Amino acid sequence: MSNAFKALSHPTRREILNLLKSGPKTSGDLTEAFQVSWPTISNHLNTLKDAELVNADREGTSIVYSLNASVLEEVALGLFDLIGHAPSTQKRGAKPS
Amino acid sequence: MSNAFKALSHPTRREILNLLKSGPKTSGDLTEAFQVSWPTISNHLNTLKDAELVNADREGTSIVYSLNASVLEEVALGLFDLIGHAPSTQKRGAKPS
DNA sequence: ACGCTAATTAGCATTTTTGCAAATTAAATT
DNA sequence: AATTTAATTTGCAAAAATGCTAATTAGCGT
Repeated sequence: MSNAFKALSHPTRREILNLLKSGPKTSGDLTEAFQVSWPTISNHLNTLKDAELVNADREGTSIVYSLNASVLEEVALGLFDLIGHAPSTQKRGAKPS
Repeated sequence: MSNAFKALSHPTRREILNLLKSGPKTSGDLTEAFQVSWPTISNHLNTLKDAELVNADREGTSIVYSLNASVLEEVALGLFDLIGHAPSTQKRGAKPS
């Protein structure tokens, strides 16, 4: 979790997360949305994966990337904690244990 | 707001924010908590100030740094937006308009 | 096994960030 | 005005991040 902020610090990586908001995508799909090379996007995806901000799942010949909501939520909650008012201790959408 | 994540990407800067959680502090106070030089802390504070994550107020011979809750909250809400469920549209503690 | 498509990894140059020591500024006090 | 305390700014070297091209890996269908 500790490099989540480092992963979030690059505009392209934040934009990737925004694009994944509308659903899982391959690195090829994502590359089309940017003016940088495919390997560069691949590296950014790797950084996001290391930070566990996205999941990577192979589907046949493709690798599909999707948001990892739980880590994103942890990071957001950490920021709320800093200012002393987390939105809610109970995570929305969490299954009751 | 766009370089807030960049500012948050360094561990020392995040720790500074954590220390400011317990109240405003001077760069001298903060320097004691780290193994780096005073100028280095001063630079980190400057980065945090540029990102508007902290406020800097001179009080006589000292400059007192404090958290800027509103920008921290914006950043946290931006992350929640990414995963499709902001904690609450109504900010806690906000005066009714 | 071969080629094709999808994608990553390697190697490298460029840029940015980090962090120090030394110099400088600012306010308060003598 | 000189001194002291608090802190920043400057200049520079070392480390890390970025992004490219070229090379490589992985799965799938001949």
